[in-house]
Amino acid sequence: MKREFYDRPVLEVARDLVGCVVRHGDTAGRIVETEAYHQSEPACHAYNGLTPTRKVLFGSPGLAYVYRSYGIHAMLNAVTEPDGVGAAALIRALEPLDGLDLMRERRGLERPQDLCSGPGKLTQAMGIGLDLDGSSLDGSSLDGPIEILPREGPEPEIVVGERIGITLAVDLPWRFCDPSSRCVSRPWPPEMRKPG
DNA sequence: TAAACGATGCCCT
DNA sequence: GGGCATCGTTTAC
Repeated sequence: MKREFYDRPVLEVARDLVGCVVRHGDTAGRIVETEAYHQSEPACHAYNGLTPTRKVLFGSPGLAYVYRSYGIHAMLNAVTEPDGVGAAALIRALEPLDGLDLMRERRGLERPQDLCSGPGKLTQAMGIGLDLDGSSLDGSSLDGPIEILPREGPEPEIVVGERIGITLAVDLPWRFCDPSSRCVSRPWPPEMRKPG
């Protein structure tokens, strides 16, 4: 999608990314879960200012911000908001569409719901590494290695909840997911579960 | 130079 | 649903 899609408030972009399709190489998947991060809140990497590894986060909307988590995993984010503002939407889970056998090979697992049901899982399944940090998602370059395509059909059902795996600003309801998918990293936010 | 800390995943109940 | 392995980056001496 074009730069204008990403040049908006990160909450809008994160929500609108649910249902869109990520394509890289021979693999593709439909986004079923995202989270928003913004420099105004302490869970965001941009909160404490700029460092070399976080530089892209402050860059142009439509760039891929890829960083290493827990020393091991690569996390894929879409940089949002105007140039200079540190904000990004984390892609947390995909429903595999294309290249499932390649994903199985990379992940060492068979079941479709185990291939991309987490932010570290999906980058491993699609072969997305730190070398793609700063690459373009807006389709402006033909050699752009990662492409995000608009969703087809009606807007998916979207539930909102608190973000996962953080210790700061835990109360912000900045997680968006499609509860009808079995590929979300957790079925749906606990507060959305029906009692009994 | 050393130590603490994760925007996690996996395996086990 | 809970505990722990894992290791690059950051931050503090």
